[in-house]
Amino acid sequence: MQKQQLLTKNQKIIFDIIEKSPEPLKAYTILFNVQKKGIKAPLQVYRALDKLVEIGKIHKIESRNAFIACHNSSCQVAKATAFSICEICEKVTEISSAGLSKYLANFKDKDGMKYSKYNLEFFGLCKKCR
Amino acid sequence: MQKQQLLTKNQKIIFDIIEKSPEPLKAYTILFNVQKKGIKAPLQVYRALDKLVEIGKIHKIESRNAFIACHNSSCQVAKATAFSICEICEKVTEISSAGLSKYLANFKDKDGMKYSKYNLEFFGLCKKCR
DNA sequence: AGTAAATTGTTATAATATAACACTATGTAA
DNA sequence: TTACATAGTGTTATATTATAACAATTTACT
Ligand SMILES: [Zn+2]
Ligand SMILES: [Zn+2]
Ligand SMILES: [Zn+2]
Ligand SMILES: [Zn+2]
Repeated sequence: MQKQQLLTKNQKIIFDIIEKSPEPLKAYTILFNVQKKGIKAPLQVYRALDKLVEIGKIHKIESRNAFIACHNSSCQVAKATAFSICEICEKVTEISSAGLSKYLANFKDKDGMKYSKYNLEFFGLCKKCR
Repeated sequence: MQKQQLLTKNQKIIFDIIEKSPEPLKAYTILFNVQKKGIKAPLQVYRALDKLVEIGKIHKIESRNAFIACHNSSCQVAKATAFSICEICEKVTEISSAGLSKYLANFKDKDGMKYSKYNLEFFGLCKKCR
């Protein structure tokens, strides 16, 4: 499984902080929190983020410019992602639904074209916020 | 139909340029192109964009930070959007599929929660780029 | 050891987006 | 008509997000 590939020092530092966070983290929040570990510049963060996204260990929540660790072993290396986002408390949850992924993976547009890669973000209110 | 609501001067200027564009436009590209019409500051553009998104005349392509006019009369005021994006030529097309919207509008997560609002972006290669 | 590929460190800068405040236009209702 | 509320505008400054460019270092593989 590709996700167990070794991470470099910076990648590990960045990944750890994202994985421990209960909420999506923004790049500069991460930067602020890892400066004591010797990571000083935005680029060091962004490069690690890019790589972590590429190998599917984290995902970018596009509508929030924030990053969340993948907790879904069936994620096909960041190629097919779905999230629910609470518009009040900003809680983000990765959706892992076989039905949904199957439906989207098989979806064909008007020209009969299929897309293997997608990102879906649902918005609403979480249980607590209703 | 909400979409026919009157636009203000700035909103009209911004909308016109987006509607005429064959490709999604970025905020500062828009700014550059409307400076001859008296719009001088980013905020004037962003405020118009916000409003136009809110009333569903345009959509934001989150993964590209760009804006496209809505050509889909069934769009429920920007609440449920789907796009296909070519990763080579960056062509973006709004998907209007009754089946897809129905599936997503009725989708329930593990907690039985339904979401009335979503944004879906498919990635792949368009016909020309394959 | 030799070499290519990936990663790092660093400085500077580009691109995207919002805060704050004073002012103006528009619609609605007394 | 005047008063009021709401939405939109113009402006300056600033915040936030992300990348360019280049030299140095590490890593994996022959
Ligand atoms: Zn995942
Ligand atoms: Zn919530
Ligand atoms: Zn639309
Ligand atoms: Zn293409």
